[in-house]
Amino acid sequence: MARQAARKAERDDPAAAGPGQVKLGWLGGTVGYYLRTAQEAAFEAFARRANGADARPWRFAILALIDANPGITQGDLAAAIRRKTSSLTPSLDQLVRQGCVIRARAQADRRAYALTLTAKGKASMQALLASAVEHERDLDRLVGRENRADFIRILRRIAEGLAQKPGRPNRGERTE
Amino acid sequence: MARQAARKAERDDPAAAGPGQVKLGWLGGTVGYYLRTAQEAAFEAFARRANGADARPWRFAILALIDANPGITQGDLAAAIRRKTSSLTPSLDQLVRQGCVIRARAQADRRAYALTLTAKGKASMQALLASAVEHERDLDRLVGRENRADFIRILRRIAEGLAQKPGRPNRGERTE
DNA sequence: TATTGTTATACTCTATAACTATA
DNA sequence: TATAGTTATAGAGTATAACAATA
Repeated sequence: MARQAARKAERDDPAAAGPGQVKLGWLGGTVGYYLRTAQEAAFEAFARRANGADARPWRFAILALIDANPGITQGDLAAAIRRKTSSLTPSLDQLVRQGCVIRARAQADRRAYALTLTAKGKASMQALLASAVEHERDLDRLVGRENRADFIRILRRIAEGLAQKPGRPNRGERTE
Repeated sequence: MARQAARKAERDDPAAAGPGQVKLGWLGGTVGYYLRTAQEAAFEAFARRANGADARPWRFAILALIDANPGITQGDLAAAIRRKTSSLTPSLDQLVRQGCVIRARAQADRRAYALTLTAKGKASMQALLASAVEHERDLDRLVGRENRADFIRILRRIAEGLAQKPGRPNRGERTE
């Protein structure tokens, strides 16, 4: 019975063990499939880790990026996490409402907002950072210390190499 | 003007170049951040590649998995892509409606469905496979042939190592 | 005219819970 | 009672388009 319950959980819970007996076929030799499953697993693991702190998807990244770039505009912040500004607005609204972020008109361009963290925002970031550090330690253990730098380098190459090139062709650089 | 438009596109389009001048700070040394951005870039690149074929998120994986495991049940299929069966139902409904997949009651357990591909389903899979092969070639180029096997191995370790262990503690690690 | 950001709106994906049919 | 799968429903997260304010 406990046995059966465990089997059910293993089958039914998508966060569970994984494919098991299922043959992955061509997919199993693929970077794409594992890139996705690894990312999802890592993402969920971080959310579990940060349980208690509010760990919504990009919250930590947003706080960390504002911290690293005080006065950053919403457009630049959106670009850094590859989202539209309109997608960012609700998250920032929440952060402002919570007193974590200050939205001040940029002096140079009064259409733009300059974002900065409040003390509370820094504290919230620190709390998430603690989870993130542990999470990275987990990842390190799995990646292997000696592979870490190479692994990150490859991920960066993928992110940059496959990014949608807006309009312009792929490397000849002539902007037509 | 073309210049300004390009700058706007680069700022506004989340699929564009990337952070640019933005300092990533701690995030920039992190596996997590690049794992996510790389996965998203790869995912979007595949969708672009398969443009024309219906490349909705897991469609190719679903078809490929049914092909590799004829008669697979919906529960096992859901587990392989780490989703709930209820999340899979709409996709399968569509595939059945399109005449790509046959849902037949399993003889062993008449509650379950045994899934198989029709000729049309195989054809649809082949079309997506062509895009997937090209896509993997792109990834190979970025990953580097000599790194590919290690890279996949690491991704697998992450996916398996960080998967939610249902109930039971983490392999002897005290749950504190 | 172009650009920054907001608002309104819609869409996709996923999960939870209640349910049916079978075991 | 337990399990396979469906249905109804709700909630994230994101995008597009129209808009206001500023450049």
